[in-house]
Amino acid sequence: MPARRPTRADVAREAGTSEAVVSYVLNDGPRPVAAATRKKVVDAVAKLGYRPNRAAQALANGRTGTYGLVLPNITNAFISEIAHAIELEAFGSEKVIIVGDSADSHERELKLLKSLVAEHVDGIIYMGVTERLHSDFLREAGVPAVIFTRADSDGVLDTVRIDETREVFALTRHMLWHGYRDVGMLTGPVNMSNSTWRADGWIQALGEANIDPESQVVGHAAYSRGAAYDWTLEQVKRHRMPRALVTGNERQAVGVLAALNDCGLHVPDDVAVCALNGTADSGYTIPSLTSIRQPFSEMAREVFRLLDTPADEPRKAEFRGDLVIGKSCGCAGTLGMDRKTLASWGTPDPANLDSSAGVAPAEGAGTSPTGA
Amino acid sequence: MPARRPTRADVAREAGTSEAVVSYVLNDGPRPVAAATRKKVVDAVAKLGYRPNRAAQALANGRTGTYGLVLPNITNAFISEIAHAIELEAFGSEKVIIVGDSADSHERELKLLKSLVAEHVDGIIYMGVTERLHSDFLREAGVPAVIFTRADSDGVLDTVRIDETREVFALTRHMLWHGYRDVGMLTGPVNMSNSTWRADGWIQALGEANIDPESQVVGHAAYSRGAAYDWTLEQVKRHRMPRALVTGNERQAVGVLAALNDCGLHVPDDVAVCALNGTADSGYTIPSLTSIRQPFSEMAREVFRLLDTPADEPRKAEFRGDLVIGKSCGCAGTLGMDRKTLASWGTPDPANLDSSAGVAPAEGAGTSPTGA
DNA sequence: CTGAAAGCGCTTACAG
DNA sequence: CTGAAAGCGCTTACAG
Repeated sequence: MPARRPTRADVAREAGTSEAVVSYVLNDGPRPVAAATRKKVVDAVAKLGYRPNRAAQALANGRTGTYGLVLPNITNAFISEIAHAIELEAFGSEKVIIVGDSADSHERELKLLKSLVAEHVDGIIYMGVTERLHSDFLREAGVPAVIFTRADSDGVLDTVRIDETREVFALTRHMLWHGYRDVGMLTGPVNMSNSTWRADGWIQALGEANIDPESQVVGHAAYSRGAAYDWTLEQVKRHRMPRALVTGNERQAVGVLAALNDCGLHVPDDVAVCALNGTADSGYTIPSLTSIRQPFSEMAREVFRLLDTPADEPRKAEFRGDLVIGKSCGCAGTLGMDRKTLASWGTPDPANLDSSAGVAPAEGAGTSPTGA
Repeated sequence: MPARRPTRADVAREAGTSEAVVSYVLNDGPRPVAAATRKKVVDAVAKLGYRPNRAAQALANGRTGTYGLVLPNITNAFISEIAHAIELEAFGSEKVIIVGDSADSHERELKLLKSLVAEHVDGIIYMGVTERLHSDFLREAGVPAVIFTRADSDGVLDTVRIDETREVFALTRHMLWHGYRDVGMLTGPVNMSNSTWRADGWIQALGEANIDPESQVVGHAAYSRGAAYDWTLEQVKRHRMPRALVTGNERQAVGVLAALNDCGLHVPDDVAVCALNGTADSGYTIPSLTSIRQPFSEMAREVFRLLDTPADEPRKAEFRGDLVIGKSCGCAGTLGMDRKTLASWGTPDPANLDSSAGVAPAEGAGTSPTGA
């Protein structure tokens, strides 16, 4: 029996009260309700299996309880982990997430944004395909929006992110701690500012170790496996592959590992590798990948806090990444984490989603294994 | 100026017509509108940047234009590729997707389903955490729903999937074509029916080649990297690793590759590997992975066709997988695809999302490279 | 503490 | 071809 779904009127009839009282009970206000009346309503709701029509609620009170999540491409592991964290956080507070996958298209992204505005979402979580964000559009639309894991070049929207320079600095420091003196960097395309920010961290760490960055290899390539693969092949062919390499993201690292393997080079013995923005996949690369991970669960919590408490001035929430040790950097034995630990690192247990903060492993800060 | 968003009344005023006419123009019906009037409305809409409030539309006509997508865990590459395909297909027809990530929890899954029903979605695309689906709940709720890439044990809902037995048969046949006579299978947990269905394909292929399945290795493990890793370690330790191995999914294959590497074994020279349900990630494993891929784009199209044309009897749409050749099976040179081709295989170009069908590479069906 | 009533922004018969 | 009006299922002042 595909019976019509019960409405508030049905509940009122069943409970023998008015429709207003049903709302007062369900919303816990704005008027008080006698305990006895409340019980009648609660029972009627249970009996009929009533759930308020969200479209009607949205129309009546202006809030939809729905949020938009716009991402460049959900098939990227880094990005699907973001979607996962946002989903988990939203679920806890009865929020609904509409996901928009831009499929790496800047104009598609704008269409998605427009559609979300028409949908009257309560907020938008936005990770752009490129650095050119549609901030003005969002600003004018008047929707609360926060930029996730990226900077807002226009400086008009809230951002939740890490300090990429600082994190690459920590990552490079770890490579130097291993004793490598020939540490190169593969960062993003020359025309992107975050390529520069990431390279800056590497430069600072080299500087601290009295190594001239000018004497080291710096590469620029798209943040993709394919581009990093090509770049690596080229470096090997020209005998320009450094002893250790810091990459701009996990996808680049995966491309580097594949290329080195195809060239018959061994990681970490011939070339040590590490990356910014690792994911659970880092646990099962060959060898497992040392990387900086972002604390997505906590960041997701902050996102909704910002979205639900609009402010006049754009706010910038900054988080610290965590260095998660695999074998690709040269760490081994007890220092490097085993594959399963690495893969599940930071993953909240769905059983208790409230206390989901992962424990950061200590950064091996003792003496260097290779001297120096 | 966070100006109030324009409503239909604003458009009517601006165009100098009634509100009804505005709707007639926007919806292309149900009443005809004179060309001149139409133009005035269209201009007013453009000038004000008007977009209908979807909550109001949903309340008035009963349809939300919103669909729910419930998935076990979006961080799994196979699953994020599904989400991607569904997103692309929905975008083309102005549909909005609410994503629910069950985070591998069966009860969380039910809560998500309930929330989608309250949301009055026009349809639900459902991939369960386990084989026990909440089909009865969906049936009673009266929401159109289709089970994606899985069977419906209760047989009451539409399904869109591949024939797993048939696909593993093709995959195993490819391994036999290579000349391997010692071909094992790692499938899912013993208590899952799809573990059996997958193993059946392997059994049939061996039978066709006059090899007794009883004489070969069959393993059961969770469809995860970690479980497959452990299983492989155990097999190697007990000197029970077969010359060639067919795995139940890509995650298992990744775990197998990692374990073999950690044991100092080489793929494909020591052990050849292939998997059902590969993804773009197969292009960058070490070595690249030979796998069967599912035609998600076409399957997504069928999903919406079913959702939008409800029927009394449950329908079963079945698709063919595609064998995509990497190096892990032993194919090399021109037979094995290069990493980038493998990774981008079947990926629709966002520029022309309408004609997005990938071209299936021919299955190398000639004579075997190793004789036999 | 309870209820009759206006209003949210649309769709769509129905009358002109 | 055009428009006044009822109704979708809620929220929330306002009056009792």
